[in-house]
Amino acid sequence: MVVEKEDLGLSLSLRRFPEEINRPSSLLQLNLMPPSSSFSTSLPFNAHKASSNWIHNFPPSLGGESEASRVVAAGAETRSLFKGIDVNQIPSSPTGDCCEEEVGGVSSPNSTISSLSGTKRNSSERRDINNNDQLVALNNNINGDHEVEIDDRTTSSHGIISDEDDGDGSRKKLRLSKDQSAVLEDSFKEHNTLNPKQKLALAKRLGLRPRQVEVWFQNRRARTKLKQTEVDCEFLKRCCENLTEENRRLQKEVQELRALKLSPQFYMQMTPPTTLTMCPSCERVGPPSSIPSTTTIDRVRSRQVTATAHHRPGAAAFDPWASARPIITHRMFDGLLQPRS
DNA sequence: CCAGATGCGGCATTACATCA
DNA sequence: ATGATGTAATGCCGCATCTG
Repeated sequence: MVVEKEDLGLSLSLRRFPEEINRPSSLLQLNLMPPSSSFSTSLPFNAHKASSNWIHNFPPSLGGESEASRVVAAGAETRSLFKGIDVNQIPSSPTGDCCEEEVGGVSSPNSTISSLSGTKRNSSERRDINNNDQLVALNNNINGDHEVEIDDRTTSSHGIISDEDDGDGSRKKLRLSKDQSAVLEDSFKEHNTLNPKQKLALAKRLGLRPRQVEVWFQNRRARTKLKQTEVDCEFLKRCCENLTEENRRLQKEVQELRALKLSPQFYMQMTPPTTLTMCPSCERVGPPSSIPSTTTIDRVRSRQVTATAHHRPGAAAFDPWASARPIITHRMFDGLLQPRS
């Protein structure tokens, strides 16, 4: 697998904790988001529509012209694998027929058409039919001239459908070659869903069944989402830790205050505020915020300030989410804020 | 307008290949 | 040999769209 885990296309920026928060370099950034702005693993979207806007641009340029290709870290390395692959050239079938014309005439080795009783088929069976697995036969026959370099050590197990894979009903797992994975990965970076034409073209290019391409994209989306979920969980975990810490601190403070309350000197030591300020919003009165807060008692005074300071811009009220909130959370809603094109 | 068919993606799960 | 891991593949479901 040429694609590393870190190359899943997700992005994350996690702020570190309060002691580091003021340092500009304290942003912990993980690149876990796909470059496509229309993509959000946290938000379901109509992939039919989402994929339709690149139909005219498909196949994605593998020569480095596309914007998305430039931004991916592994792009250069990946693209180098595609030398000699003419994405616009459809491999010619031995029969010279177009794939669409093949659809009706050739049966898929894995197709269950012949076993159907005429009642409603399950989705997989429908896909086998609808996704033109009949093209498989075509692709099976073009192994000799497909353009992706195949590791000859395991050619039959690298996604190229060979005759021995057919018909026995066994669930042979085909390992995609590095080049095939790279091409799929690059396509995924362009868009994470495929329309039928794109799927067919990609399948034909790679010598795979359309169903295999479809499954690869499905699994790839699942991996991306899983990665995003892990990121979200990490974020929530940090929030929980912050809240726990704040709760512990407040509990301790309450204990201190209760202990002081028992002492009559507590009230004697409290100096009345010289000036009172009133919040224009809630009209609460509080002491001036310039009082230095070092002791617990001082914090008692200043807490009133904090309680009213939330109405003033720049108020430093406690925000348990702030120190753990990754920038990713903003991007998670990009799909809601940006109209889909 | 409506019911059924179709096509697709999401999701959970299985099964297999690979590796330490 | 074996368990862990990664991932291709399967089955089912929901939703949107098409069609008669």
